[in-house]
Amino acid sequence: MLEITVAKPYLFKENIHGHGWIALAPCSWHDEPGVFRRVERLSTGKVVLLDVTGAETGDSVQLRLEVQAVQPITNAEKAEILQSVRFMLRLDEDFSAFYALAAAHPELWKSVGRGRGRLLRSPSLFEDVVKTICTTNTTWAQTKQMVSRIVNTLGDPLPSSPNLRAFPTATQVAEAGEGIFEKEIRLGYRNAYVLQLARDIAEGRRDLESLKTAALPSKELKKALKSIKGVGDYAANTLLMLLGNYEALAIDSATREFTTKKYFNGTLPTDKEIAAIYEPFGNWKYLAYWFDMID
DNA sequence: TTCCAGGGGTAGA
DNA sequence: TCTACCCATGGA
Repeated sequence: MLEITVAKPYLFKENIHGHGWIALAPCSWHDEPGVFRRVERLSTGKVVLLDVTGAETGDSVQLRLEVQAVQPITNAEKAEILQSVRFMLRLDEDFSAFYALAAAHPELWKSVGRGRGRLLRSPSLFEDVVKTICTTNTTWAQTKQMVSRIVNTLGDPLPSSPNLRAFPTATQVAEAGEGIFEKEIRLGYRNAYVLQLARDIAEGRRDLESLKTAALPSKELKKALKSIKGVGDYAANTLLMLLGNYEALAIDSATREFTTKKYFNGTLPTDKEIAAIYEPFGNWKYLAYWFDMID
């Protein structure tokens, strides 16, 4: 059992469900008592089942991490798990400025200031790029199916329960090849994008994970993300959000539908007109829009 | 059948 | 920078 103390304001369940990522394998949520579950492949190759629960205390929330593994977990593996959980749940991001903004705009956001905004992400950027590509030009139902097939076809199984699998590494994806993608995984034309990214990483032509800690201006970061085939403006801005940069909106069909109804009296606006709505929110535009839509 | 979904690549202007 | 056109897949 590992523990993490999180200072309030922090809403565990609401943050886990902040956007759709919780519905994508190998993550899941289980009510009663409220468990964030994930199958994780550690860098040592060991596959573990991770159950995270959150308990209210006085002025903090206590996260409890239960790790199920066949073999004992080493101290280094415990440290890796703690680091991954902190990253997935964004426990080291400072939201105080966003909460101050929310307090000044109660007409837009009702519950943000109580500790929302820490949208779930994956431990690796590779996983989040693949998942983001699987959200483009398709329905959410198909996105879930595509990601599920990637995990169940290529991911390492949990030894104690082989039907549960981890997200595959770039090397595992690269070694799969076109045939498996066309016959089993079926991402359509996205097959080639995911395979090329995986091969570029596996063969050392692209260091994707370094972008998580690169001190790049957001313009440069976006350029680096858009150099991935299959990542355009929408996907790049989604990935910037996942990296903790909320300066830009990821405008998609859902954004257009929502803003058309709320701000443009039923007439479809241009992307520039949509961006102008959230321009006043500076570095928090993405979250400003997101919680305008869902809060 | 046809359209299109939490778009993006490419060619041509 | 902007615009057609094309793209695999599967549900409506």
